Amino acid sequence: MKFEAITIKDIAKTLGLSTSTVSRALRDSYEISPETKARVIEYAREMNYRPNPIALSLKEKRSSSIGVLVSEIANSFFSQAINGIESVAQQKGYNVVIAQSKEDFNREVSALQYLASRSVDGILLSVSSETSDFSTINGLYSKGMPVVCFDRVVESIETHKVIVDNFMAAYNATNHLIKNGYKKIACISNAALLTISRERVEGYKKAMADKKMPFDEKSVCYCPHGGLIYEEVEDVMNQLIKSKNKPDAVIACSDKITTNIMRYCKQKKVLIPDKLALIGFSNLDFTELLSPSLSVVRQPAFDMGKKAAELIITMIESKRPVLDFETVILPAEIMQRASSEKKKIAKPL
Amino acid sequence: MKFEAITIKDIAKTLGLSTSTVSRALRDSYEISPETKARVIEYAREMNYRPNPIALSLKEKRSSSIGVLVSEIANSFFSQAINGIESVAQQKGYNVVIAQSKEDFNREVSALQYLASRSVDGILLSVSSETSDFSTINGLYSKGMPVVCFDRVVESIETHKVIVDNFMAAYNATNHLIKNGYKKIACISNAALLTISRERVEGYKKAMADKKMPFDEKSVCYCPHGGLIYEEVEDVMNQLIKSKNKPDAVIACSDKITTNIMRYCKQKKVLIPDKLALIGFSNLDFTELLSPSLSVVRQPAFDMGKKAAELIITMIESKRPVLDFETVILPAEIMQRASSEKKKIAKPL
DNA sequence: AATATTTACGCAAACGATGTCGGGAATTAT
DNA sequence: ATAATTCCCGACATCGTTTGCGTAAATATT
Repeated sequence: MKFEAITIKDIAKTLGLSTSTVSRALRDSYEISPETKARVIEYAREMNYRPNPIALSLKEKRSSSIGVLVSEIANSFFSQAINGIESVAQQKGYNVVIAQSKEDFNREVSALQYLASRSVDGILLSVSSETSDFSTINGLYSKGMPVVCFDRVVESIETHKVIVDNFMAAYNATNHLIKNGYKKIACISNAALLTISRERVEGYKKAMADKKMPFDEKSVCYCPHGGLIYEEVEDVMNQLIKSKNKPDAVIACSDKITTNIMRYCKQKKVLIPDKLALIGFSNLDFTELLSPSLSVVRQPAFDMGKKAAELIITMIESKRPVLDFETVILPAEIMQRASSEKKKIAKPL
Repeated sequence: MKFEAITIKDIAKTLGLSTSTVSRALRDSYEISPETKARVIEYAREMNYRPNPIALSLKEKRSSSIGVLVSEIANSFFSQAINGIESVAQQKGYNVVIAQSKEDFNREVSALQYLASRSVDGILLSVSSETSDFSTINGLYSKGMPVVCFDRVVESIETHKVIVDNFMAAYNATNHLIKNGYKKIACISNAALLTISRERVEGYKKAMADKKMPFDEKSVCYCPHGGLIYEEVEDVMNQLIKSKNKPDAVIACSDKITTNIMRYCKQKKVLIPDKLALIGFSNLDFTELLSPSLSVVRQPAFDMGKKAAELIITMIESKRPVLDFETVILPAEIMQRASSEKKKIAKPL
């Protein structure tokens, strides 16, 4: 089964003109007489002619499409970011091709090669939590493929980056827990390799240090798959709960980790916030509807996507090599809800 | 800024061969001597040569990509379905291009034209809630563009369709409410135009009729934007709550309607399930974490995506026009939780 | 030795659209 | 009446790849 669109050749044949004349008529060239133009345009409209973008891509060496590589689209942060990207892309006449790594290094590499070979004009990248070898993206970038990193950036490549102030976000979230009376605060983070993990953990540590809170190296845990797998969150939680330094609050550093902690607590009947307070990074739309309503660090995903898309398009359309790079740092928002409310002091019996 | 990949021409030039020889060597043609083959293959590997898919598309008149048009990717049902689609597509060597209509007719039309002109080899379509004029998709289809509908189907085109047994799902969900002691059950549905709406409403009506429940035409309400806009849900709920035939339970027929009803009830302090029981279509991952835990009708989104992708690929690869169409009907799953638990009989004071 | 066959490669066309060049016809200038 | 200038339009090359056809040289057959 095949779909054959009408071409400029077909028009030329039926109208008894040459392809060049038709092409010029459609592009409203001054070299074509008004009558011929009218004839061509009318017929093209009638036949619903649309230029074949594949032929154009081949000729122009550009596809007017940008590739987006994220870990998973079924993740509210990324789907919101993609919405932002699309809103800009559409307006500027670009197509968006989406690829997922599912936090898998090999899938990421093949997705990157796929996008490059698919001739996207630029790539918006948020690396997988498994990636420590950046040679593929570096290779592409050094050969001239425009790349903009967002959220999870690649430090080894010098380009535009769009991130959230992860340090401050984690610092403030931790502070919020401290202010609400929690003493033994654990931090469950995404894979240690990720920049966002490092920044968030540092924010957490700084807040703890500033407030002179006792700090145990063991209260910082990492989930190599960013909580995508329930079991890794379960393991970490089991370990924390059973440790002698059992925490009374947790800050979770990714969407999936946050919800999986809630799932865990519900399953193991760990009461939130009474037995364990929780604040987590999340871009879910209805965290206030959860039980208990969830305190979150919310990233401006849509705006991040928009900004990243704008930057990649500037890069693509720049005549000369871009040398001056921008790192856009947006603030995250902390929304305080029941899951981290003021600690109730246990009344002496 | 431009990314220039190595071509067969470059290889031919450096190796002192013709492009045809290089092409044939890479495709392991018998016409090329083993030594030449080895030289070419080695050099191509070294230079990380990849055939330009755009040139191939132009020649082969196919792009090895399929277009997916849904209302919104930031909707768990669709993002799960897309995951299913991608899993099949990747395995069969197809690329997936995603487009969103945002429940807007004009955006849908331009997205369809975009996909067609982008030379996708086939389209997976779930129509927007606004669409009543199907001429664009009909036109494309009649010109030979393979189309498979999923979830929200277009009745006027005869092709493969993948749906859920909406009638039974709604019938069972309504029955579940009746069994749990609810008497005045309202049904809040997506746009009346959609097939899924009609089927679901019919299932609801049939269940009510079978159990001889009093039925009021006014207890069926529609949200033209599928609940994407909070206000439309708010309006409908206000109307229901204020009517003299105030319902004691609601069945919600889309993801967004369901969560927006919860949001409404939380805001207006309408206790679920005591004042109003709720069961809704939803593919959220953590409905059990909501407050109260939410009873849902869950569609097998991933499997629907998989099946739809398989069907479109069969259609694309079929040598002769496909005439025998399949309508795959999958069962939905009802998950009973607190939001629709057995009605408490008010104790007389 | 003369002819037939095989081997190994190059040439050129094609996919759809655009842009450069060039040229014939009509009009205007000399 | 001739030269110059417009005006309109067609031929051709190009983008990267594949493929049918042609062919020189090498080998095989008689």
